[in-house]
Amino acid sequence: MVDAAGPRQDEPIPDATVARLPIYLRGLVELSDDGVSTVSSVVLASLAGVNAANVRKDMSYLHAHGTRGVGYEVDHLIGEISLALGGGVPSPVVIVGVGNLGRALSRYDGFVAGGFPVAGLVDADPAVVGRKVAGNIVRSVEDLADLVAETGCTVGIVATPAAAAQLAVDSLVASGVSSILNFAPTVVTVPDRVDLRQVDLATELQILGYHQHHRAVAGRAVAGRSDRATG
Amino acid sequence: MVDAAGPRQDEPIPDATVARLPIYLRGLVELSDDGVSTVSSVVLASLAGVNAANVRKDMSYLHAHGTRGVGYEVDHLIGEISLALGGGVPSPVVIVGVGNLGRALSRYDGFVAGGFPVAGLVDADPAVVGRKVAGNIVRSVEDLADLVAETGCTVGIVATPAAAAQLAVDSLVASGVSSILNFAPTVVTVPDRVDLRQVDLATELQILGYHQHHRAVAGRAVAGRSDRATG
DNA sequence: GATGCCATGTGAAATGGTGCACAAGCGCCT
DNA sequence: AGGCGCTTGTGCACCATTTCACATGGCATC
Repeated sequence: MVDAAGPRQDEPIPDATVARLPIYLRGLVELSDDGVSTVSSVVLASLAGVNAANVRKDMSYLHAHGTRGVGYEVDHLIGEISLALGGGVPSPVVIVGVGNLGRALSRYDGFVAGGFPVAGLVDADPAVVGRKVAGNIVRSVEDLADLVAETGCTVGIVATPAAAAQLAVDSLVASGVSSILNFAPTVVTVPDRVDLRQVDLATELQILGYHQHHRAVAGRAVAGRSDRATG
Repeated sequence: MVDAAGPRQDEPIPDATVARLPIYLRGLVELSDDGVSTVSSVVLASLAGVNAANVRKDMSYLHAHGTRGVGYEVDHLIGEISLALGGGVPSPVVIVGVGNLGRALSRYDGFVAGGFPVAGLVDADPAVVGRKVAGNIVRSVEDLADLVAETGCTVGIVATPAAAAQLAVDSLVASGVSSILNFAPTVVTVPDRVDLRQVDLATELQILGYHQHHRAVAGRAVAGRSDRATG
């Protein structure tokens, strides 16, 4: 039970907090670029679009203490959050599926800025293999394991059609990737040791569609009813 | 406790349920294509990757009742869910920002399949305006209000750089769009009457990065500890 | 027609997250 | 040195969601 060995990095941080950390980080980097050295929870909250108490509680999970009456030190917070989000070490990613979405993702500069440089592209279509996209030669999906081994990728992005997604995921898992971001509009399964996140573009629109429809129906019934804006 | 006035469409459906409806719908359509006519909550749950009791409770919110001992009628569920998700009426969308991501989104066939055809593209860059992308002529962002009025768009997709996102959002709101999907990596604000959802690609990777880092640290401390796979 | 099986529908507990409200603490100003 | 104002850190209550457990009820078989 004794924790005399300094701050404990292995305490669990709530998922909801983790999801907000990148947002905080973006705001903090912007502040730092503007030469701001300290920030209050109220300001950071408005930058991130959340409640100030929420910010303070989130920071307490990180053991990132501020100074009462003053606020938090911007650079210190940047360090703490970066550390929590992967230790500040860049994790190269491999993209499976070089279609419309895969090409766009391979050119997306937000990835490299966030510490996730694209280390390789693979596709199952022989017509695409060998072509150069965003500075990377597309390799065959059969070379996936080699590519992962060569580049030390630990993160895989699936941008294949839905029908090929589970196969792509299985290949990534077999290649030793431990985190997968799936853009294919289908439910895929992974072993427990692999972390999976789903980004479903059409689904997002359908959720918006529900609210729109519901607002119209409710508006016809009771006028002036408003809904939460943030999703 | 029977309401004799028919099913009430204006009862609130929990956000968490709404977010699952498109997933259910996909699975159900697939079942229907395979000629399956009834489905149990257990099967639908495995298709959607959720708990069976969760499925049943979700369906009860929709007033989509099944038959005890048998299950739910697939086609009936498809109808109910489609109805809840916007009444089955297609909502054309306008995409602001025709960069890497905007082009990929404009060609993404999942949108039209989900009932969200791309009705127009706009960009602030004069070099892009006038070019034809995915069958649509890119128009100036100054024409946004006209375009929205002409096409009856109610949904806007923001795929601009972060710096231009708030401006794009404001333009969309001023044009009368009531739902916005923002892909720009920045926090934007909208009036209460507008529904906003945020899709942040780099953030998703950073969240994966946290779990990866955390798993590594925890693995060094206690071996064999496993984490939830789904995010 | 009765009986057994099976799946729904739901009350209730457990879980996870949010936000209020306030005590504690730090720095500045007098 | 003392007081004041500002901000952090957090206990607590509330809310949303998930999950279990089980009563309810339909269908098929005998």
